[in-house]
Amino acid sequence: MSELYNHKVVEKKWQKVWEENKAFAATNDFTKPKYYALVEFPYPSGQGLHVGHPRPYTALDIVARKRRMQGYNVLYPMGWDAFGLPTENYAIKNKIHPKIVTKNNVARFKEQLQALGYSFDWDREINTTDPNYYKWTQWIFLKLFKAGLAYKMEMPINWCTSCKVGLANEEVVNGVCERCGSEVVRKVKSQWMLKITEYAQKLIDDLDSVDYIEKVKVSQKNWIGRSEGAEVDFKLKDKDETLRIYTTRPDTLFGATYMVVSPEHPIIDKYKSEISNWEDIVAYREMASKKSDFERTELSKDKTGVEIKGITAINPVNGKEIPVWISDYVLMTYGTGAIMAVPAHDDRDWEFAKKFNLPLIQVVGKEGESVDINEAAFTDVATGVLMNSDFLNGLEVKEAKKKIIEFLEEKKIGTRKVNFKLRDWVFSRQRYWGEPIPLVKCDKCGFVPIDESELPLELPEVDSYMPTDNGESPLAAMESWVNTTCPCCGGAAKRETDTMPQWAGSSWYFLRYTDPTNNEALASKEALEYWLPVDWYNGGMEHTTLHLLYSRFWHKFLYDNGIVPTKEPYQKRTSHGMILGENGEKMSKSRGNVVNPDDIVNDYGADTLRTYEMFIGAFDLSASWSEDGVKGCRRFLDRVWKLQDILSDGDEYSQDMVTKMHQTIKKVSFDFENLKYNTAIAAMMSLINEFYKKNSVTKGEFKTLLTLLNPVAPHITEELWQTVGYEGMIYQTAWPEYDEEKTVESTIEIAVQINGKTKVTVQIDKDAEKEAVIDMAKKALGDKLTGTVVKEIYVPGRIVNIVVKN
RNA sequence: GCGGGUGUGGCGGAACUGGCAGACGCGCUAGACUUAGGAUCUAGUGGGAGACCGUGCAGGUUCGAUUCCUGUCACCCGCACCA
Repeated sequence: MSELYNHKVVEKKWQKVWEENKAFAATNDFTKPKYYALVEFPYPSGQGLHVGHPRPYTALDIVARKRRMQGYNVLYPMGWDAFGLPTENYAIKNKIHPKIVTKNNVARFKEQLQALGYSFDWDREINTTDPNYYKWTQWIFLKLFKAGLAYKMEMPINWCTSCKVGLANEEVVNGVCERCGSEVVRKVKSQWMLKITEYAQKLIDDLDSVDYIEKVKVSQKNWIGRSEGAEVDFKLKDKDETLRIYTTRPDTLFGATYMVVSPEHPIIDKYKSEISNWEDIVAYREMASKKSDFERTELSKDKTGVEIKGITAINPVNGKEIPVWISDYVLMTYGTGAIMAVPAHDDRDWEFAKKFNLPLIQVVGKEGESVDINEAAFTDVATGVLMNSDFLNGLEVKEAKKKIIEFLEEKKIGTRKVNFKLRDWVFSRQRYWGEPIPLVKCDKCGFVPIDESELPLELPEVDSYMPTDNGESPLAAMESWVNTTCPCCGGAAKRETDTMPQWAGSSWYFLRYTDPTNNEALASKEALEYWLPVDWYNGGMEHTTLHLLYSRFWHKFLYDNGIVPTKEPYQKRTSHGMILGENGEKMSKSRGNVVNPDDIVNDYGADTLRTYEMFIGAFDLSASWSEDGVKGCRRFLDRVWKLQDILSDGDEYSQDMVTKMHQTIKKVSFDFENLKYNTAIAAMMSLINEFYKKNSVTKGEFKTLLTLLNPVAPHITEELWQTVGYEGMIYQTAWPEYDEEKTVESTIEIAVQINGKTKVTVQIDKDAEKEAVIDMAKKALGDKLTGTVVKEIYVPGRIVNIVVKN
């Protein structure tokens, strides 16, 4: 009898061997075929690893290990996205330097990850807070700055009242701070911005060239929010001024009955003296500006607004005079901050018009049907046909759009225009624990980049990391650091004291892994040429419109500047589902349903945890934790372990197992590539059930099983490999091959149906002819077959269906 | 409101380009071995006594539908006055 499976001994033993042998280090042999597998590097929080982390890590570890067995030079790296608010807040509270906090958290995370037996190449470990790393983050920023893609601007930002920091739109969730849940208000601040909008079109177009799961592509496209329409100039009555609007429905121009400008629109101040109800306007603007974005959207779907008395616009196509209103349903940040309102064909305008009793003019109808625009706006572009619109009458919407734009362009009163919802990226934070922005402000020269040779511009030691109430970064209080000389004119100047957001370091980290210690460049040309693009990148859906989009933007910028060789950073992107608590709710301390991975590793072993997390369900869907499920996976590994007791000689597969073996290899190989880890494991479970049914497994069969299972459960398989005495180490073994022909049994069982309902089954030869099969089927049916046979269907290898009529 | 997703036994979940629904695991039942078993092993396990009925619901296409089509309901996740 074999000894009992002791996961603690086995796992420690092999982790040590792998580490000593640098078993999973990617080589610099650039002639070998490469494979770059990537998982999102974690933020090393004080809580340590969560059971959610191992799910994607194990999935790609399986892929990485399999690829190595298939002969690839594999890069599967890990690092730390370590700048960020929780660390800083913890540092403030406990009066420990964030550097120390980070160091401790990283040590803990690393230990936990190593205990799980991942085949990460730890020689390439990176840390975004390491000056040797953020030197290059700053370097990229300077490139962006020099290219005119970084600019500073006074703008209303999302201000978290608790973190005392500006947030990107992406970081505001339901009107509250994504991190701390506190209220977010609008505050005007001068902020560094990155012109991601410059890349909006490319970010959409190039999605066609990559293999991302569909929902990621769709969300990115929606987030970027491209729309096609026209800008049209409306002349203001008795003034030498036009008001420009943006519309996606220029075909409805004849139906415009009023206009609306956003409360911040400059036209209002410009004609202040001519506005007779100025006080009402001011009051309205004040009310609107006090609302946070949250209130402006969620809480006040009810339209509000005030007519601007004293300004009248003229519809350029029919000369009609129409009033101009001010309302916060029009946003200054999109389009031109002004719209033409066509209440008959736009839901929002309709609602507004109803509330303020503004006229409706129907200009689109339906062929042969009447449409009541007093009931609701008619917005169907697919079936709409123009009416009451002069030269557009009778045209379908699509045609009418084309024609009106031609008309507007010819008359020089409008033009075709594409707009995006995407806004520029608010890039500065008034915080300590981030990369310093390497710029100097000189009264004479403006913002001047520091010389590249000065990089990295390191974070200075400060007395307090506390954010300040006036919104300045803690760095601003460091006079000795702030005061410097201008790199341009040599005069007295001050450093920029804002730091970069957490997304900076993660926007290019995958490049650094290819050459993590390079001091001359962010990575060598050769390394980038060889390793890029990342072949498979897995990460959370929550990063689709943040990290994933930001890093694609940076990468495209670097590509345009000849620094990286590929247009896109990631060839393939997949996403994992969340792991929920036993009760089906999100794991959280307050719900008391948190599972600590350390406990699972301790009680059942890393291999069990890995197997379980892969077996838990479809990889891309969320799944609830189940301790019983964990036990089941442990039982499976125990049964694999005990196969050594029924091991028989023979390097071949035994006669009756050939088909099953080949089927299993095929299934596992396929499933590992297609995120179907759960069914791959099920197939292996089913295989060992066969062994136990026969009470025997040959050495050849066992060897194949161990190899297939190795990527999932690397420790136990390595141990068994050694115990049985197979050659070398299992991780260096070749991935098993299968023979397609041998995956099919010579005799197969097929179902026999009458009118589509299964009655009996028969055994047939896999190559049997239709007539023979039908004959057998009829015989097997016996007296169950009554009535007249109308049709006989045989789907080879599948089914016989006899259609009868009674 | 818009976009995406999911509905299958007691539970987690399987099912190739339409072809024996419920693989695999959990749980449960019975038995074996045991001083004992919350260990292990063996057998059984969608419902119904049955012909039959069963994949959210209602239709449709088909010899045949979890799979395709039309409509509808529920839940989950994004986005949200983007003109």
